[in-house]
Amino acid sequence: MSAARQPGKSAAPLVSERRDEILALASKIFADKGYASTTVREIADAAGILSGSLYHHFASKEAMLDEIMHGFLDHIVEQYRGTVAAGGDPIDVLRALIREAFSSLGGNPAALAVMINEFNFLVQFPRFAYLRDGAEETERLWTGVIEAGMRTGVFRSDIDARMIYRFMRDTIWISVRWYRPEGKYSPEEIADFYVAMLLDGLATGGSTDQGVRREQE
Amino acid sequence: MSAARQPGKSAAPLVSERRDEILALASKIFADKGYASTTVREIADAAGILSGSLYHHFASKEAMLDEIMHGFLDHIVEQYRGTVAAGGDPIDVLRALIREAFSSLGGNPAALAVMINEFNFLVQFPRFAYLRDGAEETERLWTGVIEAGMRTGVFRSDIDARMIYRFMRDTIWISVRWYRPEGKYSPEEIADFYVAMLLDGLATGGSTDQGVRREQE
DNA sequence: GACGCGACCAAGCGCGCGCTAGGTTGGGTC
DNA sequence: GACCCAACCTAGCGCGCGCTTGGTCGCGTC
Repeated sequence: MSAARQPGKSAAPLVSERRDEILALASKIFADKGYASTTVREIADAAGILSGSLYHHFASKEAMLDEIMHGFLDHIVEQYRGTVAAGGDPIDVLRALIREAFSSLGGNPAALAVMINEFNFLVQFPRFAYLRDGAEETERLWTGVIEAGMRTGVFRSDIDARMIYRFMRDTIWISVRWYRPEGKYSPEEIADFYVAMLLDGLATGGSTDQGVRREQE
Repeated sequence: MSAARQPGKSAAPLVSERRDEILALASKIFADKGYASTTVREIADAAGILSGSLYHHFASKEAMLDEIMHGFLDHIVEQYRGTVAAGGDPIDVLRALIREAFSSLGGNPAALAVMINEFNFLVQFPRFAYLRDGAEETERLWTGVIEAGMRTGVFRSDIDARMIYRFMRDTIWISVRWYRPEGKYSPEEIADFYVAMLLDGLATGGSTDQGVRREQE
């Protein structure tokens, strides 16, 4: 029961091209069918091996998911940190954050899809508690930029900053459900459309009421 | 093998209070854990009966899901149809559609959650092909309103109407993942915040560039 | 040419799943 | 009091799941 001394003794070698290949295949299947509906036999089939052979590379099906989530989250949070730390006009910082978020579409859409599809379910398990930490740090970073813009007056301040963040986050990330690489627009173009709509709104004239109406229906 | 003549012979009576009760319980569990991760034993436990007894009310686990989805979709599409048919200023029609969509949060959040969580996976199966029909009709209705507004000039027309629709649809529906009935804002208030942000934008001044910038980064 | 090792195969175990078939109960009806 | 029927129980079947164990193969090293 004591831990083995040999570094390579475990059934899960930590680096390997083949390993990355299998993980990419698993991401795609998890994204398409959902984690629970995916069988290890399907993953093995896609990789051209038998299901048991997967366990040479990974300790469990859950470990594959864990690695996908960790990889995605660590990378994107790191990006957000850098962008916010660089500072600048809140409008420009927010624009940069939005572009980074959308660029996940081009980079690793399968991992992004798995993240948004499975987040709510997984976050309740101790093993995946780090998902909550990452989500909270992201929320702090983005909300901080929005609030900074409210203070300097470039953003309207009659709407809750956290709600604005949620609207943005959801709109951006869930676009992975309809985005197609072969489609009409690139992630960068979609990001610019979104920024344009977010900042200046859909309406053209001053015909709509500024400020939120709070009366009951 | 010939069809039984008696109307109540089938294992699935079509109306029953108990049936509705069980279906509501199933919706909640499906929403929390995902359809695939939910077992019939869990549903039965929640209802205080044994798993086999579920099959007195429903033909299968899939049939429960089917009924939840159909009930939700039929109702909401019917609403959209009526609102669009009533006509009016595109801004007002769009506002009404958005409020109706958000009001699903208060009405049947579990069914809404199941819908957005399972849609992409289920739509590929013949049994759930009607989901695509409902989604397409909804898209036609909403997009039609947006395009009408573009023609009359109340909406900006430099962004693809279908993309605007997608941004809106996903943002509204996925709010079920963070909306809490006991929270700070009601679905109606959230809807008004969203409409305000959507129509007039987040920026206060004329400092941002109107129109979409298309240069590469 | 013996050895180590990463990659995979062969075979199958045990568990929990969706679902089934027949039986029991208790309130309602005539 | 005989009958009906919705609601639920009892008991368990068969399948496919994640995962395990021991073995095979081929390449690189000395």
